[in-house]
Amino acid sequence: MNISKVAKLTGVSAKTIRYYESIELMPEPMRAENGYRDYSDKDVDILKFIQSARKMGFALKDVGNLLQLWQNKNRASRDVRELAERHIKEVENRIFELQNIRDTLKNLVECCHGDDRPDCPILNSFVKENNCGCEET
Amino acid sequence: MNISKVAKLTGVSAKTIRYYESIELMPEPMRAENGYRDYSDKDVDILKFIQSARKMGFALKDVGNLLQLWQNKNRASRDVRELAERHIKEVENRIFELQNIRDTLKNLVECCHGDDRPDCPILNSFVKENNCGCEET
DNA sequence: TATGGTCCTTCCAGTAAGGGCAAGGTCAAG
DNA sequence: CTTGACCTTGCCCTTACTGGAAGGACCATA
Repeated sequence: MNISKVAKLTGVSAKTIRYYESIELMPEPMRAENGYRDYSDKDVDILKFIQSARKMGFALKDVGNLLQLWQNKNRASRDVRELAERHIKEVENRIFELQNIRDTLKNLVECCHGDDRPDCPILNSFVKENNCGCEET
Repeated sequence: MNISKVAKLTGVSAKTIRYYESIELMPEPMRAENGYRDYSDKDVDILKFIQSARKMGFALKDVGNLLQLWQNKNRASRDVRELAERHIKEVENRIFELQNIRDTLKNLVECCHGDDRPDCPILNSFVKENNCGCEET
């Protein structure tokens, strides 16, 4: 199977597949006589695994660890779970930060006339200590 | 005012201040006789503005636009508001994605024994079509 | 057989937003 | 006079890729 077929099967671009190989996340595939990469079904499974883990927001470093665990039949599910739990915490922290940003910006946008006039509580908020310039004007 | 003082005043590291200057986000400050950067109060205000906008999650490119608007006394608050609204949408999309990830992972973690045994629905989910391996085992 | 178009290969460079480190100049204190 | 704490520039490292150039390979058609 050549690289573009694998790309279609997995949804990972050829460029990215080569990149994963270069950082040794993927094993090196066989080579056809013409030098083209020649992938097996197992390679495709590995790539699908990587892609799934990426979609769950795991960093490539974590994906590498998950891949190790996946291929180690003596793994402890505890290790996988701990990795996932750490990741969940990071995701939740990020959600929290983004929600704060969203709430603050929504307040500011509501206060902003949004017309031809220059006065703008959004810009004001970047200068002053308080977060929302609503009470003035 | 030398760079480390400005760094303390604004919470932006000296390194980052120089970086902002290099990408022309900040104007070049005066130089003292010894070649050291010498910042004015206005420079500090600009940096504080940048820092505030960064804390709201705006990309440096957007921060540049906001800075232009801030310094243009003939600006229309509409332009600022539109920029902010676009950003809010991006933030909300990101929140949504992260919530999906969190929910999926939480389900998987709940299903995982998390002990010495290798069987793990989290890993399974990365291989199979369904998102949660809960129903099996 | 020439030609064109589409694949494949490698390597180089760039992105965002800085961090780290090195080599060298400066300054103030003891 | 020396030590430590600043400052300067410059270059590489990070994450997770993407784009492009230059050069082979393969296939169909005129």
